[in-house]
Amino acid sequence: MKENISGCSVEAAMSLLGGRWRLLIVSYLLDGPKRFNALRRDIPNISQRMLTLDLRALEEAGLIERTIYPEVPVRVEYCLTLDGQRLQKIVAVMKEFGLWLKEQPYFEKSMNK
Amino acid sequence: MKENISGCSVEAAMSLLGGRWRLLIVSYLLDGPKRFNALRRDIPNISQRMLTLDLRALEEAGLIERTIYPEVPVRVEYCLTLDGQRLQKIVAVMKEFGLWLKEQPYFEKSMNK
DNA sequence: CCGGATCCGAAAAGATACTG
DNA sequence: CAGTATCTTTTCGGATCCGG
Repeated sequence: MKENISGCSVEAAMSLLGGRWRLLIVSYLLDGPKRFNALRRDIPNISQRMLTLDLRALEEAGLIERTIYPEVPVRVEYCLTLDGQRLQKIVAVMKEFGLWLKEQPYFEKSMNK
Repeated sequence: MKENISGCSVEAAMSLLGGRWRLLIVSYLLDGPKRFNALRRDIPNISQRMLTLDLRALEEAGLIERTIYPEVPVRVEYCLTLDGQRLQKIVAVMKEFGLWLKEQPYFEKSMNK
């Protein structure tokens, strides 16, 4: 038991989506189903390990679906579930804020460290 | 240089806000200025250390402002800047999602571990 | 090759005792 | 009161290995 998260819904949401990569993964899946390595290319800085872990967490939460096509070589596709598409709005406002943020002098500085 | 964050604005936003507590802190500051220990009470699970660190990061990003009143005992107040109030929309959609999330069977399970 | 799993050192988060 | 210093614990990234 991770204590009383129930107190605040923002905390509940951030516990699931708060990582550095999770919303980013979702944002790329909004375009449609993607394979594991396609996501890796979309997110060059993520490690294989974290991509696996975050995909699993999102899957466990019912936000994305994992489909294995037993071809050779194997193909694994990830896509948003209907529930996962609820995140569209979050991604949209986050993107909007990010665009603004990248214009700020703070951002320039934060890149150099 | 943390590499090419410039590629995606969602990534930029999540680098700043993606932590578990930061948006939560912001959400409480939307109500108005608050003191350090008031925020601690609002967010019972956060450690002193992380509250300090996250407040500093948000301050450095220009989203919140720290004001010291040299009384005895000293009083330190945090409030959102105008820029910080841009986060209102993000908090709102995150809260909405969190409310939904807390209704899901997944959430119940995720609490027990 | 693709999609991982595993192991390890590094970094971040957490607990908490202490201080101006 | 509002932190800092210090120590412990957890998480993360990178390299490597593996089954199909």
